[in-house]
Amino acid sequence: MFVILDGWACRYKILPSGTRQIMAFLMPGDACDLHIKLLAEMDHGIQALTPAMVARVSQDDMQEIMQNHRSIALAMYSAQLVDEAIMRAWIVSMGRRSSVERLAHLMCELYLRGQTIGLTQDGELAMPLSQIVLADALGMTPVHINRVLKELRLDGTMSLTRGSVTIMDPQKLAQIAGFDENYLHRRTRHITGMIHQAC
Amino acid sequence: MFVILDGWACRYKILPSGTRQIMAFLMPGDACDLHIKLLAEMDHGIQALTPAMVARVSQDDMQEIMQNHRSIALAMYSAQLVDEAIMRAWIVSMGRRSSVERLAHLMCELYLRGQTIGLTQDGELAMPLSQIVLADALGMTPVHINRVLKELRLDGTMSLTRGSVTIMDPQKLAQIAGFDENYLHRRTRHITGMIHQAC
DNA sequence: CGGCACATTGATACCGATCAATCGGGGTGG
DNA sequence: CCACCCCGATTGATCGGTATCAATGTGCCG
Repeated sequence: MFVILDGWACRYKILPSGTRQIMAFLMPGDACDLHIKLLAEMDHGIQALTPAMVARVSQDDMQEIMQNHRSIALAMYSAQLVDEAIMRAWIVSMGRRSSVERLAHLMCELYLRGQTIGLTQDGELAMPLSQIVLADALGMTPVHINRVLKELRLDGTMSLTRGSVTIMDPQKLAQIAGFDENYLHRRTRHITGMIHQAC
Repeated sequence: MFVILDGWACRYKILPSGTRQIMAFLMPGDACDLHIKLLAEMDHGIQALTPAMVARVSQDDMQEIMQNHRSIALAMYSAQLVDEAIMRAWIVSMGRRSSVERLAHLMCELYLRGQTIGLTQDGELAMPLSQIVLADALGMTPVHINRVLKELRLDGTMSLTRGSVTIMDPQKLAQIAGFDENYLHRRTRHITGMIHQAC
């Protein structure tokens, strides 16, 4: 089992046509492949999106931890449940939200996740994702991502630059996205951020 | 925790606009809400799509089972992993597949899942889903679902009637969908069905 | 300085949504 | 028992959002 200590990664799948779909973003603190040993083989790939530092936990250690450290085990189970909730939110986005709404929703998600691990400052999130990567995550073309970003920038909602996003109007962003942070089940309520207030 | 014994259900979410997105289908044998007690509140709804019979397992019993019956616990964990893999496949479908491919892929998934629990016979799956429900699962409109179904029926791939689907050309269906059954991690390989062979 | 990857913008095509109307079947009330 | 009604299925016409194709700009790194 792996834990990301620094940097970003993603789960993805390449289709026969050559297009890529990203199914999840992994940020520092996220774990991959809990219980994966139960399954015969991996049905998708994991790829670093930046230079990354990763901790590896052996199966034996993992087994020992899950059996003898109840609180850690519970934490990992709930992290897993949150990951699932995030996937469900992605399905909702891809199925029923327009491109602007989808992008806004993803930014809300990443901003809040980034906030709980200290990647944000004054409405700015350190997010090293290219427009191409965003396109592959949202099921759109890079060209269209660019146009949507321009739209959001011009109406003063948010702006993306190489390496970071700045949320100019969190309330408007959350409203565009129809964002309800409930599904992230954040326990660290003492960190009260801008979007949090906006909701 | 609940287990579906008979009938179909789904996980879904309703958006502010009133549209519904279905995020998963639950068939006999599927369990919901493993570990759900860890989270404060549910972020989505579960709804029966047919009259259904459901078994309820109390938290105490569940705790006892997970601690003292290792093989059952492992089975539940891998079922959970398969559910996650299915969600990832849905994300790929919604992001990168056309409407025909999406529908074909869902039918492949449901056919194989139905096959392992004995819902199929001679290329026919007992599937009590209306076109409206399919539309809400695939992020399309009922009207368009209808047109896609017509297309698949006319070219001799599959045909849907009230209550069941008939796969006329499994190989073609799998090819349209770009279907790779690997992600379902089916262990019951002794049941070798038509699609299975086609892949 | 040259090359390469990403970002940006414009023109056009097409898939699927939307609006609208009709049909069909099963359940219900008179 | 029949008429009505309502929901789902079907089909047609049109609209709009996003993809596609193409070209240019821009910044970084070798």
